[in-house]
Amino acid sequence: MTLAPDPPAPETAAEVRLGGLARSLGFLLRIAQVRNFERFHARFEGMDLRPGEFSVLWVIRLNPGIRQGLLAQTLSIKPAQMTKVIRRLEDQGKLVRTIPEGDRRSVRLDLTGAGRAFVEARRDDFLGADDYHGDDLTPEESRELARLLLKYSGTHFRATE
Amino acid sequence: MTLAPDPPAPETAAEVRLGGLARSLGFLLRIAQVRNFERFHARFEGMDLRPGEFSVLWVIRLNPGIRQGLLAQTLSIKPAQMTKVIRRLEDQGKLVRTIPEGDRRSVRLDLTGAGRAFVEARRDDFLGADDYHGDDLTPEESRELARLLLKYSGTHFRATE
DNA sequence: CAAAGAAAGTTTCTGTGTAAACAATTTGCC
DNA sequence: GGCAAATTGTTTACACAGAAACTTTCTTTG
Repeated sequence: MTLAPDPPAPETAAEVRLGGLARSLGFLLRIAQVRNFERFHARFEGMDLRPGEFSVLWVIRLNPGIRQGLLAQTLSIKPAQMTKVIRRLEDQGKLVRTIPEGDRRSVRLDLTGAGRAFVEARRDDFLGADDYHGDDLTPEESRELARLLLKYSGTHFRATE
Repeated sequence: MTLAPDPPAPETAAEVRLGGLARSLGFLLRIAQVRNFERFHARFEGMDLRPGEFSVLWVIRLNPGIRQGLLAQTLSIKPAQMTKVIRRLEDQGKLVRTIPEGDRRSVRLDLTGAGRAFVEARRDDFLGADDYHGDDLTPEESRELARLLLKYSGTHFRATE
């Protein structure tokens, strides 16, 4: 009895076998996010901006006075990390932290004028139809992808106004 | 003329407004990957296994003798990081590095018997139908999500045998 | 009202991942 | 053949993200 011979070692990307991995959602999510980061950096090269920062400013703008912990929970950012992000944005003068009288453990967040201007100036770059994605998806596919990602995440977000 | 009053600050997750962010693929990809990590850790709690390691072993098993750089390119892992992962797996006795005669800059990778057994033992946990995802997607939705993620990534993988 | 426990952030420590410089080898080209 | 340039992988330095312990404030309860 003879064993099946090994296939020849692949020499180019097109020859590599992935088997079931090519259908693994965990793997595909990672690949997709790597691509997204590449596009993000290509687009926002010079601007002093990190991936998470815009989201933070955006949500504060839409929810003035939100507590820091609720913001962290909403964006799936760990509290320890949120502390650093907020401190940095405060140092930049984009937001203000307020300790409310009612509960002096918590922190309320509001944008400054500069913060609002910053968000407004980059709004279309992030969220506009002509965004930085540069993918090949049709608008219908893009919506469907968003729907499936939400369902996969098992997260509910407030119906958008 | 009066300005529109600010909405009340949200106090619970259901009250937070996200606006267009809830449709941003970059944001949704991040959320989905965080959930995926949570499920991964919940499932592989005790086992000594990191997210990227199984994929590396799996691809070497399907492509014996693959060069390290081609493996890195395939999995979108940076060469510097790949060096660490490979060294660790070599120390664990799961794979062997070979410097070929033809090109002594490169490294060829093959699994040991222990490496093959390791992959075989965890294969179904990773790639089986009853995998660790625990999401609410139907099989059709899961396939469609995989298709859209691939298209979003703009990556071609070899047709799976 | 005092003490115990819970809640909200912060700080510290550790690991993972990326980027940039480096060493070794091979290829291309006079 | 020999030097310049490109390729392959490694090392080093650093930024980012997570876990756990800590501080302060609030709530509960005997």
